[in-house]
This record gives sequence, structure tokens and C-alpha cells, in this order.
Amino acid sequence: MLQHTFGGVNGPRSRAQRDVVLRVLADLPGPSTAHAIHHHALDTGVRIGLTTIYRHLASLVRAGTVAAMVDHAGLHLYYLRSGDEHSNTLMCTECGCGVPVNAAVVTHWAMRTAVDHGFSDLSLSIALTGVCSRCRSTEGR
Amino acid sequence: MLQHTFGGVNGPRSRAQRDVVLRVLADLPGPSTAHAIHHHALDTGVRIGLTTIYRHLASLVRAGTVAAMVDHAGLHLYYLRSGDEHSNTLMCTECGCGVPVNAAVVTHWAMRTAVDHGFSDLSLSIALTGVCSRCRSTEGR
DNA sequence: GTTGGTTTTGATAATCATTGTCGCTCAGGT
DNA sequence: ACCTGAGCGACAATGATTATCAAAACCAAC
Repeated sequence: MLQHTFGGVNGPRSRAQRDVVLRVLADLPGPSTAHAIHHHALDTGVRIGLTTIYRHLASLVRAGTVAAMVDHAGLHLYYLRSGDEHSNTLMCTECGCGVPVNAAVVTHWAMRTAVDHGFSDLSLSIALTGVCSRCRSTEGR
Repeated sequence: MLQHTFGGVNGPRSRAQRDVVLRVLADLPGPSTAHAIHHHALDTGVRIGLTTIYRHLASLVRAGTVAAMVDHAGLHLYYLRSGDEHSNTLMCTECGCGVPVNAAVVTHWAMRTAVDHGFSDLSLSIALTGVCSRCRSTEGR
């Protein structure tokens, strides 16, 4: 009575649209904005609203399935979390492609630094961008 | 005739309002938003427009005098660059106070990672936030 | 001191990502 | 078949940043 019969007691209740978001995230090469996800979903023939994208992204981030970062322009980028806790992405500013990199060094440094200065509830966000070799070679075009 | 007699040929030509921005940045404890800078300037009796703040900040960042970062909410924060290239700031999300930290480890890691993957024009932004010990002790209040 | 031309300034409007609002719909349970 | 509540998405609201543009300030030369 308190709780209807459904999968999880706390997680997101729906599945259909949430799985759309997850599938698109898996399709896209690197961290993507909510608008890019929306656009890609529409391109693949799925009818979904931008509001719903944002809602599920927030829920998935809370659940830990998706990670969020902020690029140097202040845009929020989202990507599926691989199993590796220290995974991060090196992104190309030209084509948007992403290369997963291991940032364990950085997270360790961050935790140590925080402890050293008496800080708690640490939150670290790294935005690492550049121009990939492919884009660099076609730059003058 | 081509060039009037003036200080620098390339840098910002003005001084008055730009120095206001620099003075306020020196006054404020940690990385600050453009709005915070504007507010603090008005508080100290200086008449300056928000547009001018943004303009000088962009110019100062280009000149390398000021560093910009993006916090986890997507807001742009600005702070004076100390001489140290690898300086970064650990910021308290409660009171806004900032502690300078040395992020040489991270910048070295970033450069090595970029080279390893054939990336160039590297841009790294780190947002390191938490709750400082003072705020933590007064949290339940 | 005045003129001419350039630069700086800042109010206002425009842009754009993100968040809030609110009926509508639909699946299950009765 | 009806109820109920969660999910959905169009639309509006918010708020930071950027663009526009006319007025003011400035400098050098006259």
C-alpha cells in the first residue's frame, strides 16, 4: 500500500524514456550536452521532450549511472560512467570525440589536498579539452 | 600617424575601470563571479557597469593576468593569477573562502595525457570545492 | 580652447542553457 | 469501467553571459 509493485523502491520509476536517454548516451562518442542528446534522440525517430531529458539526466546522475561535468564554456556534459571510478574524458573541441583517460592521479591528489586543508564533502570536476590529431591535420581546411 | 603615442600597442588601452576590476579581485577572498565583483565594486562606492566588468575580465584573461574557471554549476569564476603557473584554488561552497593549492601534479598529468593521445591546444580546468572546517563546525546552525 | 577622430563605457536588449509549472496521458489496481 | 498517481512534454520563467549602440571621455593637433 505504501509502495506499489515496481522494480526499485527509490530509483527512477519509469523505464521507457529513461532507457532512451541511456541508449543515446551509449551511442554518442563523448560527453554530450542535453541538447545534443535530445537532437540525437529525435534523429533516431524517438519522440521525447527536452524537459524529460533533463529530468532523467538529473535522476541518473543522482543514481550514479551517469556522470556530469562542466566544460570551459559552462555547458553541462553528461556521459555514462564506466565501472572505473577514476575515469575521465579528454575531449576534442573540434569534433567532440572523446578519449577515456584514467584520472586516478588527480582524484588522489584532490582527496589528499582536501584533507590537508581540513575540507570535507569534496567535489572535483576536471574538464580536459584539446584538439585531436585528426582535427589538427584538417585544420587549415 | 599610424599609431598615436600610447603605452602599449596591443594591450588594453584604458586603465581606470580596468584597475577597479583588478583591485576588487585582490580584495575578494576567492574566485568570484562577475556579479560578485560588480556588487563589491558598487559597495566600495565605485560606479561601474556590469558590462564593463565582463569586458575587462575577458581582456585580462586574454592577457594572462586573470584566470577563469567554471564551477560545478556552470558559473564562471575569476581570480588573480599568482606568479605560480600551477596555482589553483580549493573553494568552500558555504562561505566562498578559497585556499590556494599547488596543482602541478595535475597539470603535469594533463600534459602527459594529452601528448599520449595526440591532442594539442590543451585546456585544463579544475574545480575543486568542499566545505571548510569552519563552516562544517557551524553547519547544524 | 576647440575640433576631429578614436576608444571606452554602460544601459538595454538579445541569446541560450537550465529549471519550474501544469495540464494531459497512460498503466495498474480496484 | 473507473481511480489514482507517476511520467511526460509544451510552455513559461529564470539567470548568466554576450551583443548592440549612442553618449561620454580622451588625446593630439590646430
